[in-house]
Formats: sequence, structure tokens, C-alpha cells
Amino acid sequence: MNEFAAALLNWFDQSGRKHLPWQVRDAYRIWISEIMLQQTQVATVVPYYERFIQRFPNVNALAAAPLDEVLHLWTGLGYYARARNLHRTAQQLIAHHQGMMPKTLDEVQSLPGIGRSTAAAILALSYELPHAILDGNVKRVLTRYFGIHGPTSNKQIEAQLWQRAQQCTPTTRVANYTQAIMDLGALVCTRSKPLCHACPLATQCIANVQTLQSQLPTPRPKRTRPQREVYVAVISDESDAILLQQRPASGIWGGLWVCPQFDDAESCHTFIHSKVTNAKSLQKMPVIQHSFTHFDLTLRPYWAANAIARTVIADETGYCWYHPHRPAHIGLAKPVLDILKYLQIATSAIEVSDV
DNA sequence: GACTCGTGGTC
DNA sequence: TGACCAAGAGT
Repeated sequence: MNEFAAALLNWFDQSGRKHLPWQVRDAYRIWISEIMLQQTQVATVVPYYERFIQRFPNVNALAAAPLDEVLHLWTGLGYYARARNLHRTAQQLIAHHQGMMPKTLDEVQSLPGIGRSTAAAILALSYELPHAILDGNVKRVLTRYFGIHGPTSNKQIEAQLWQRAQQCTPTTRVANYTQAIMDLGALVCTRSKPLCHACPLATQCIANVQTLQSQLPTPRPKRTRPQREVYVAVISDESDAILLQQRPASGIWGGLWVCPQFDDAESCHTFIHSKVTNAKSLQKMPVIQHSFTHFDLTLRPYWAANAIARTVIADETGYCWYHPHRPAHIGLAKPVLDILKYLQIATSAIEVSDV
């Protein structure tokens, strides 16, 4: 075994994480956790993972469930395409792989929502197959250890990192090694103020020897974030039901239910007047500011409270009335949760009525 | 290859 | 407090 892996594994035996909820010999649970953990911190994932596994303990349960219920359990976690892909992959596993996770990198990687790194993680953690992962933790460890300069978004830099990652991956204790290098990145080789005194690789680490920890990995070039502004029609009827509209499958909040949104206040008001008879109840709600990774969003909600609702236009698909006091499961966007919370409307039980 | 996708944490 | 990032992938 190479020196890098040997030192890392020795450290893992002493200091690694061994009791995370998904650290089991179960490819299904490992797959679910790897998807949830994409671009998402461990502490955020844990409660979502527990609820998800309790409701969908195996691939059969997940494949048989309606997509809306999967999205419901994903509400608030973000990157909702992950939930849609999870559902699609479950059905593909049933249809084409006897309900089992396949054991080759190409087969796993061809499944929806699973790229090279996630496929490698599933195979390494589930089956001890020696495939290298390359997530944010590994990139940070490797750029520092090997003194690799340049943004990791650069194709050549990334290729170099994949090569190093594969070179360091041992052929035995692969699952432990995979967990070890992630743990080192998360617990020791942190972005700021890394704990080099506690690092098993410190003496051979170029960044440590040359005091370049704060400069590696090279930060990605800056980008200015565009501003978006949306006017929101929050319409509730006398039974507190809220009018919701399902967003298209792709794009922001794909497949989720939100209050109808408009680019300008006038078309928002026109819509509200077309849906209610006593629009005098129209009032402004507090503005909701969202700061996403790639843009800033301003939501300006107008609330037509206790209005006498007209029926939803029959040929206008995608509208429903949200009944807070009846059980059902639909995916809600975070701003809708905030709005309903402000209106003191429960969100634990949801029903979608026919339009 | 640049852009998009969400939310919460950190400094 | 705003910039930056987190068990990345799809378009």
C-alpha cells in the first residue's frame, strides 16, 4: 500500500468518523446519503436522511412512491433535481438491475444524478471496489499535499486531481480509505485554519512545508450575481386554502408547488382580481430576500386574505388549492414555507385537490 | 466550457 | 455582512 493511504488509514482508525447514520453495508442507504450530501453539509443532511429512510427503507418503497411524496420529504433541502433523479434511478434499478445497485463504474455512473465521484463513492463504500472519489474535501487535501496551483474548475487541474486521487487510492480497505480522506478534509484539512499539527500527512504536505495552506486550493474566479425580482400572488379562501401552482420540472424549484409568480406587480394584481371576488382584502406582505449561490432573489408577496375564491380555470393546468388541515404530500419551495409560516398556516399536512 | 441548481454555515 | 463554500451533476 502507498505511504499516503497507509498514513491516512492509521489516522482514520484513531480519529475517523465511524458512526454516521449511513455508515452501513447497504448500497441503497449509501446511495441515498451520497445524493443528499452533494453540495450539502453533513449536519443539514442527517434529519432529512433519517426521515427519508424511515419512509423509504428500500429501493422498492422508493420506486413505488409518487414523485410528489419524494419531493415532499426533500422540501427545504434544495437542489430538487436530486430528488427527481433519485426517484427515476430507483425505477431504473427495479426495471433493469433486479433492484440492485450495479457493480461497475460505467453502469452506476449512467444512472440519473450519479456522476463520476458519486459512482465511485457508492462502489468504494458499498463493495470495496478501488475507485477514487473527488469531492470538495479530496480536492482540498490533494491540492495542498501535492502543491497543485490553479482553480479546480480548470479542466487540466481537475484531470491532474483525478490522476492523483486514483494513484492514492489503495486496493485494500477501500471503504475505510474513502471515508478517511473525506474525514481528513472535513475535520483536519479545513478550508480556513487547518489543523496541520494533527495531520498524519503534514511532513510530506507541500502546502504545510511551504506555508501555503491559505492559498490552496486556488479560489475560483469571481462572478457577479444577477438580481431577480418576482411578484407573488398569495390567495387564500375562506377555509384558509392557498392557491398554488406547480413549477416546470426543470429550472428553479423544479416540480415544486409555489404561489403563482409574476415579473411585475400589475400582472400579479390582474391575476389576483381574476381569482377572487373581494379583492379589497389585497395587502402587501413583508418582502422575502433569498440569496442563492448564483443570483439574489426578491419576492414581493401580495396577500388576498379570506377572499371568496373563484374556481380555478379548468383549462389552466398546474393550479391547486392547498388545504393545510388535511393529510397529503407535495413538494414545497422554501419561500412558500416562509409565507405559510408568516400566515400561521400549518405545513405538515398537505392535500392537492382536483383543478 | 460556462451556466444553473438551494439552503445553511463560516469568517 | 457579504463573499465564499459544502460528500457535484446536468445542460
